Amino acid sequence: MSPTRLGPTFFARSVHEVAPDLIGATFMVDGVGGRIVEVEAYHHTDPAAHSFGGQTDRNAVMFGPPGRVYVYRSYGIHWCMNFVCEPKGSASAVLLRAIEPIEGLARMRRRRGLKDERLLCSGPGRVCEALGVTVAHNGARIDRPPFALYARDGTPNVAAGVRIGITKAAELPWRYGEAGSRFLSKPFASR
DNA sequence: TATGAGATCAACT
DNA sequence: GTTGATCTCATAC
Repeated sequence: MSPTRLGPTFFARSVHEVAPDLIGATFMVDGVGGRIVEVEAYHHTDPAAHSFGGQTDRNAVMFGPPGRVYVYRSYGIHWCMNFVCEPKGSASAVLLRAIEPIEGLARMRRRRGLKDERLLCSGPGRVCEALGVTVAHNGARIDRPPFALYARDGTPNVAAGVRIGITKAAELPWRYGEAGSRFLSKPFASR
């Protein structure tokens, strides 16, 4: 049987429902990808969100319909990708931070210039490099080629923690991931 | 293992 | 002119 394909309906909910639900889902770009193990939620009322200060040329996609891809340049070097959530105009999104590489390992290694499977996609900039995502994909639909997103099978152990690399609203526990995965950009604090 | 600098661009002050 | 949703490499313990 074929797995459920996720599209705009899945994303037309609160980022805080979508983000944990994405853990364990399978994300593919042109046949290359794997299992999502780490994301972060950015809500439009959140000072750390790009949309917090209102719409600009860069963040315009965040203000559009859910189920689209928002790509931006980070630190002048890397690309980072988000999935737009909630009804159009709410300008909230989920940042894709890490996946467990499953399909297209050879292409990921070539793009990244690395052998270590663990470092291929363990961070937002790394994911984009490994999957070949650039600003050319900004605004694209998640449910149309080259993208494909499939609902998870089973129930992963989802952990939450504080987000990484931000200074505003740094205390909000809006980072979600699969507890214990080897492919996280950083482990979750255990209790 | 841990810390620090450099790369490089767009938004913002 | 400064900062940032980052990553890599170099140098120091």
